[in-house]
Amino acid sequence: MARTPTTHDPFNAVAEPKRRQVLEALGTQELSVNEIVQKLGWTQPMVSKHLGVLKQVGLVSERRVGRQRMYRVNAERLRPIFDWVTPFEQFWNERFDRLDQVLEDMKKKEKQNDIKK
Amino acid sequence: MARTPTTHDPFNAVAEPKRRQVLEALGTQELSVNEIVQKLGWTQPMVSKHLGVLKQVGLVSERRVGRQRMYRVNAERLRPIFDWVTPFEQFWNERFDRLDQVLEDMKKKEKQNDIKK
DNA sequence: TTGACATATTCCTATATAGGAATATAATGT
DNA sequence: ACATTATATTCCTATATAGGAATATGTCAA
Repeated sequence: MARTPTTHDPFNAVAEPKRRQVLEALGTQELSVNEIVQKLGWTQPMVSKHLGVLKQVGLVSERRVGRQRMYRVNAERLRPIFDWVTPFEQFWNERFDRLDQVLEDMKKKEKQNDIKK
Repeated sequence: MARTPTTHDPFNAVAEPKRRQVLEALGTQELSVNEIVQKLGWTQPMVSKHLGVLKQVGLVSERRVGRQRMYRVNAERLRPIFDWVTPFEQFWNERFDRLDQVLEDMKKKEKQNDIKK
């Protein structure tokens, strides 16, 4: 069996770094293909292909204006990724909490040393 | 050119749904391969292979205890994903803010109607 | 040493890319 | 109708899978 297709879900679509760059380039704006081409400095077919994948997964929406196609991010489709990864944030935050604890303990000991002196 | 290797970064490693399941199965616990096998109901080689990829990317750590190998999640390695996707949260939150605004406006108008009646 | 247990690795194959080059489609203005 | 602009699609190829089956490696216990 082969790998899960890139068009299967946001996780796979976004695994490709260039596809993440496209989403970053778009941000909150609505951009035409050519604007993205200029912004990223890639070939036009390359941009169009990546947009095609992103569109299939629903990560971007397209609006036709004359001969241009305006693309914008469909951020809600990133939510599954956000929701999946967020619980793990707790893990490294816990470490920070412990670190804070350690730092506070150090301060207390310093004060005690000061008193002793 | 082919697709970015699954072992290249956390994004690609986690694109595979089964690999996410392994991380979920582990959670905060430290589990042996067999415990994961039982928990997920997969074949042992399948679990070992996915663990192998996760280990290469640094998403899990391994500790040898007798003939067992205890695996645990290395959550910090998920941070790039968290950091990348989090800014986009703002997008759907903004929408909620707007929705809240709309809902408040509706309430105000309802009150005005009540007064008129 | 031998057997049993725990885990990793190898071999196999169908499949899906990503990128480059060339070309097709579509809309506009004249 | 035609040239031009904007974008999508097709054709090509090297490459990396994921899963199944079989097997190898490593460790303990008697």
